[in-house]
This record gives sequence, C-alpha cells and structure tokens, in this order.
Amino acid sequence: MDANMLRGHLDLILLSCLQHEPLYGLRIIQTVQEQTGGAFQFKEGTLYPALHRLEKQGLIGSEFRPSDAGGPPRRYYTLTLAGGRSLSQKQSEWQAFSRAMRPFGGLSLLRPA
Amino acid sequence: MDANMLRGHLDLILLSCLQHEPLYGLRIIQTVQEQTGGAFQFKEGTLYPALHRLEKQGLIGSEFRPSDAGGPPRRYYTLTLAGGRSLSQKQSEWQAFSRAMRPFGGLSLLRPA
DNA sequence: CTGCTCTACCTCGCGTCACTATGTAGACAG
DNA sequence: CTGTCTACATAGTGACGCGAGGTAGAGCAG
Repeated sequence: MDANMLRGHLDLILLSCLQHEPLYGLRIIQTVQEQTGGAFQFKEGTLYPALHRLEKQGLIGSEFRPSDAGGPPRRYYTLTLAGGRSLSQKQSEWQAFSRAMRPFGGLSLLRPA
Repeated sequence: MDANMLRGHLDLILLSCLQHEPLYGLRIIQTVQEQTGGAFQFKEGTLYPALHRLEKQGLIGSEFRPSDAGGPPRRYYTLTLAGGRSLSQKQSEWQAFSRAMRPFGGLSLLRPA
C-alpha cells in the first residue's frame, strides 16, 4: 500500500501512539507496524522529521536517556497537554474526513448509522 | 477541514465521480461538495491539474463540446476501461488504508467485524 | 585495545501534488 | 462595446513523506 496517502495523517498516528506511554523512535515504528498488521511501515526518514516537527510545535516532549535494556541510549517521546488536545482534534478531523470519503470508497451498502 | 489530508486520495474521488456519467470540471466540484455535505470543496487549481494527470494516464477521456444549456463550451470527462479498473484498485487501497487507520482514529469501541 | 556488528538517531535531497493567484475566452445582457 | 458570468487553464509555491547515507555508542570476539 501507500503512495503518499499518509500525507496529513502521520501526525495523528504518532500522537495516538504516545497516548498511553512514552516511546522512542524505532519502537514507534514497530508499534505502528504491529497495530496495522504490517500495512504501515514507515522508515526513519519519515519518522524523525515528523517527531521533530511535533516537538517544535510543543505537542510532544522528549527525554534522551540511557537504555534500561542494553544498547545505545534512546530518546523517549511523551505526549504533552497541548498534544493531547491536538490528538482529540485530529481524531475528529479524521472521522470527518473518513465520513466524507464514504461516497467514493465503495462499500456503499454498509454503515447504516 | 482539510490541510493536505486529501493528498493521494483525490484521484479516487474524481474517478468515482465519473463512474456513472460524464461530467465537466466545475460540475465535478459541485457534485463532490454536495455528496460530502460541504466537507470537500476543491478549487480549480486543484481540479484541473488532477484531471489532466488522469487523462495523461489514460484513466479518463475528454470531449470538448458546446454546452447544451447555454454558456461557454465544456470539457466532459468520461471514465475509460483502464480508469474503471484503476478505480476498483484505488477503492481497495482506500479500504485498506482506512482499516489500518482504525487504531488511531478514536472510536475504538466500534466496528466489530 | 581492535575490529565487527547491532541498535538508534539524524539529515540531505528529491519528487509529488494540492493550493493560491492570475489569466484567457466564449456566451449573453444592457 | 462593455460588463459579467461561466468554464477552463497554468505558473509558482510550499509542505512533507521517502530513499539513501551518515554518526555514535553498546556489546562481543579475538
């Protein structure tokens, strides 16, 4: 899948991942891959610029600390308060977008209410 | 709504609009606006380059003919055979994408099967 | 210590593509 | 002939996901 469909939806995915617990970069990639059954597999060149962007916007915070399980230190990202609000809004936007797409996506006989 | 969420999904919308009958440019804009309850309102600078792209790819054909209802002539676009196949595929891709987004879009308690 | 490998993070450059703004041309009214 | 409306068209811009490549520390083998 995926040409550049992800455009504009990546931020929502990342914020949503950090909703429950802090995660570091490569772990986010693994998480997303698992939760989507392999449908989304982004690369580092996709992830890190997006995380930096979100941090610059104040939606996430980060802490660089030594790994507790061996290996090199990791930068753990955490959802901020503003990030939580932004997440809610982006979820609403996604739902509106998804609903607006319904007439075009096939499956026209489903989803009664 | 809409920042650049539309990215990668516009082609699907356009092909889907031409599925039942030929339409001309501005009429497509009206159709989409109506079918989405006003959620999608693209501008000409979005529409025409996209139509030209699809035509260059052979997914739609066009005929420029005088308007049958007064006013300037219009370019009517028609779905080709290849366009029909592409539409089906893009619909499948959208469904896969939409399904993959489910863990992040909120509404986590819905959509049982 | 040296060299190798693995994990993790980072960044440059590129291409795509939707959007803004602007332009052109024919139909019709006054 | 001038204004206005409809319809089509395009150049320029910017955002951003992606591919490829680069750095650095941890751990291990010899």
